[in-house]
Amino acid sequence: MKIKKNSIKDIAEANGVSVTTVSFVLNGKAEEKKISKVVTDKILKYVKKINYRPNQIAQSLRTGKTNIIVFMVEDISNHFFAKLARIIEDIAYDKGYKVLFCSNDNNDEKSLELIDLFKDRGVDGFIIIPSGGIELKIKELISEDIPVVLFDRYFFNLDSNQVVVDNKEASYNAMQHVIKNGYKNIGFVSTDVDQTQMLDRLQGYKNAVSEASLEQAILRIPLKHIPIDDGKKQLKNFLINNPQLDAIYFATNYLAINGLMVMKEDFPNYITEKGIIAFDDIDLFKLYSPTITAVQQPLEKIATKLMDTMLNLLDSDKKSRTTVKAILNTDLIIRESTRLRS
Amino acid sequence: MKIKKNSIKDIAEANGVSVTTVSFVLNGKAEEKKISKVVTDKILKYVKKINYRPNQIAQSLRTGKTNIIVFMVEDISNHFFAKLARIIEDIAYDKGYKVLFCSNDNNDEKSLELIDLFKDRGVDGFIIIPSGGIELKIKELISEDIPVVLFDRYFFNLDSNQVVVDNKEASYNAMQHVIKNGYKNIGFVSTDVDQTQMLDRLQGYKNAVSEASLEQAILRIPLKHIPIDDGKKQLKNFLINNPQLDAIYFATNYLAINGLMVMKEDFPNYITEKGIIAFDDIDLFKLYSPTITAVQQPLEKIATKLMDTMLNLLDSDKKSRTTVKAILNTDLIIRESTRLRS
DNA sequence: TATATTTACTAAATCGATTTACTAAATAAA
DNA sequence: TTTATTTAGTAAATCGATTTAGTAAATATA
Repeated sequence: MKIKKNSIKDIAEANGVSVTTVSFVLNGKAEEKKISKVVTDKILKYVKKINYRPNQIAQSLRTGKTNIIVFMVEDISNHFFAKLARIIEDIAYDKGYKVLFCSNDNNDEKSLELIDLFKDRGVDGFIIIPSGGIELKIKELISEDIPVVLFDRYFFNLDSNQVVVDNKEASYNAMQHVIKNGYKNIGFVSTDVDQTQMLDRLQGYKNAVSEASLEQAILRIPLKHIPIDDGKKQLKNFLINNPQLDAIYFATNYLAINGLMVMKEDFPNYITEKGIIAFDDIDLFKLYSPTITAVQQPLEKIATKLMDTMLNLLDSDKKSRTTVKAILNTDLIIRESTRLRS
Repeated sequence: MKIKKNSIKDIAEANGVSVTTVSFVLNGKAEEKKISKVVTDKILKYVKKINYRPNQIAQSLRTGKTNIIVFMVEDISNHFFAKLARIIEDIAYDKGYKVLFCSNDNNDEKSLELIDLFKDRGVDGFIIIPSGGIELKIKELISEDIPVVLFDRYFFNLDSNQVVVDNKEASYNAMQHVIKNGYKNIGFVSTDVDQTQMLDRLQGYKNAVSEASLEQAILRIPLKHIPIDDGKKQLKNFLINNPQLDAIYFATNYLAINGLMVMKEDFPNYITEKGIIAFDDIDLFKLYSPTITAVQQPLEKIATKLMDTMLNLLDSDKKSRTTVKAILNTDLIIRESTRLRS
């Protein structure tokens, strides 16, 4: 069994016509280009018979389109991103696009390298969770008319397409709920990341807490310490040094997992005695005892909006584009971990 | 600011040389091809100045290499696959390869379509969790000398490169542990999938249970019912109809999550009174109360072996290839959910 | 001095498609 | 009957690289 090439040239030769003719037929331009029905049918039949499939690379080189979209997140193995990825993937394939997923670890160098890599590959568009220092590269993409949609966070001074949730509002509402349920000393555990999503979550916390004339207690764990022992140690110290706390608000799901581990190991009573609330809902929170109150991001809505925006960019002509700034609402899923305090 | 093309041709023109010369220099063949040091340096300097990056599509078309590997799993949002994806991604980028992730939902049609799609794109290799009915397509890939590595499961009658864990042994050991700890009526909850990984897990269960002269109780939930209410209902009936059970073994992590939900809702005492064990370890099992015993697949090892095998295939010449069949060992992580019974 | 070899490069083919700009023959209009 | 238009196609350029098969000039060898 030898490997057939099955190029458009082979089809042309086998049918005694030119490659031009074959190309016109294959691209549905037979009528427009006045190719006779007889020839058209002959070619189509032959093409079906040999199961011809055009070489996408050649097609991309010629047309400048690859039908590939890049979906760049912090870490594709994180539940939130993995779920989003799956929905994005389904929508994209449905519309004839493939998706290249990649993780940037919220690291500028890696982000820049990846973006350049994919530019060289001629991808059609980027959906990106930007790390903090790549504003210029995003600007560059935009100025080159390459479709970009940011999500989860954005840059204050950059007019870009973006899809985010209302983090400040979400945080504020979550804290309102906690306060209403009688908690008086709420700690906020976050990362050292200074990007919009984190700043907004912090601001929402601050606003609610100061509005209720309560004290603030804030811990920021460096991102790179989180999945390791350092992260646990810092939280442990925070809990020890702030015995007044009667509730903890974790600003991400992995911070919450980190927190639950610390509690399980070193503060066995904490989980039942204190209020616990997290940003980003995961299965664990629904199954834990007590079940854990969480801010749920609307995965379907985010993914749909992202792809909507992207697909619009992809088929609008470059001039007529207007930037999209979507702010989606979250849901607070109230569970046992913040049940009413006496 | 206009968009520069920066093709090899532009470089040639700007430096008064031919594209051939530029290409030789860029590909490190300057010496071999007797290009003078003066010209070489001039070109290299210019290339650096304009930050030239070759068009990968043109390169792919000419060389037949895309430096893209496909990683196809059941569902990229599943924890096990997402974690693997992340490790694979890191290794691949390190070696100059990009990874296209995709989900086949363990569905033959989707698998076939995706494989053809990527073949048209000229990807360099496939790492695949095959759905049950795509043996012929895999055969086709192999006969076309396209590198393929199967994992998690394989086909009995196909001599393919494959990386799997020893499911039978893992299951057998897990059951031995449970039995040793005094459980006498162990139920096995699995899916309706008839592929090697599931059959082996079942066989390991059967072997251990019959060796100990215990009764079997097996539930197979259709895959498509699992994340929805149907799946819960079936498990619920199974538990009701088998009141003799004192332990449950879930054959996948999502079956275990499904199970924990059912228990939480309808059998509140189950989780503390019965033995629980699952295949595939996840954070949840470490944090749950009680913590849950699980078979842990060696993610790093699997990913490393997969990429090792793939990279070897990619740079060996086609004749000298021998098929790799790796069988990796799992670890049984013993936790509270199977603690010694009186 | 005549020939062989080496140096330093280049023209053109190629990968597999798309697309523009043609042409010869058939038909329609004047 | 002559000219204009339509029909049914094709040759060749192009996308941006790589690579084979050269060549002219300089140098080495006989």
